[in-house]
Amino acid sequence: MKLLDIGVLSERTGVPASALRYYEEVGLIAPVLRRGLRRQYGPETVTQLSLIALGKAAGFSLDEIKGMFNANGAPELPRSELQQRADAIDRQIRGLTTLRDALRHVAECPAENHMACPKFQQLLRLASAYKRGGRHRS
Amino acid sequence: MKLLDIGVLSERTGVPASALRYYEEVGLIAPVLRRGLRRQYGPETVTQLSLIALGKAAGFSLDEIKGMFNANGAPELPRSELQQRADAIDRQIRGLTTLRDALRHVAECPAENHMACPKFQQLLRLASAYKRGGRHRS
DNA sequence: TATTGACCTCAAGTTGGCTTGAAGTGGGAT
DNA sequence: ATCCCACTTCAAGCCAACTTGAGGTCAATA
Repeated sequence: MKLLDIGVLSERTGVPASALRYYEEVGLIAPVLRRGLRRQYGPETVTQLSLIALGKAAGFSLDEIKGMFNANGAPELPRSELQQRADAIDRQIRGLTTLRDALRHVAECPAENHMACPKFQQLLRLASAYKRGGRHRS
Repeated sequence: MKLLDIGVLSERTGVPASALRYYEEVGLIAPVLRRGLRRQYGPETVTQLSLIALGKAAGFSLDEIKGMFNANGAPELPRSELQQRADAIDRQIRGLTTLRDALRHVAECPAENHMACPKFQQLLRLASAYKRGGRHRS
């Protein structure tokens, strides 16, 4: 039975031990047991942390991530809610695609004033159309 | 010449006036002039704010966004740097795609233990493969 | 001319997500 | 048996990105 000390888990995932303790405090992960005072983690925690990293990169708060997959990888939310979050991510992907294209454009277009460039204008219309894939605090 | 009062700009973009002043403080936007003490914004600020919203949704800090398009829509960074940021966004899009699929999976899969489900395992391998599209504080 | 109300500044407060520091604990190699 | 050192707790501190509040300005309407 291969259990991981917090230091090993930290090194293996790149997440600082202090952050791991914090994640536990907010209910995102949990050690399978304690040896003395020391937390012993199961190997599945490594994959949980990948998911958490992904959720963070997507701009979700730790609380929201908790709703998607809790300490067992099972969601705390109803299916419909999860589908809505998936849809929100889809919208965000479209927004990011526009942003990426806009960025590549300003990197390549020789025009000195991008605001005047027709291609950029086109991208801006898409940007405005995007309007809030809006996950945020509240 | 159609200038916008901060209240109008705020209402039109959904960004609170306090946030607009803050954006100015950090150098993201600027009024074209002041009438008395009051800021008067040009209409292009509306599109700038769309771009800013997009960048925020992508997880960029205000400082990073400033590097992409400054108050004139022109970048403060060299092309190569912008291309790298575009590439980072591409990686993030792939990560988000995986997250979305994982989410849809847990919403649909009847298995009680997702960690055991082969399809989920497959998604997790992708999640681990993603490993840091890593934009973050310094 | 007086009042209104949207604007202004500046300082302080808030929230999320951690990090840092001080002081203590305990498993395992010597 | 002792020492080390990675671990522990708990409180406080920190940063970004704003928000809130107190007190002030001023253009336009009544």
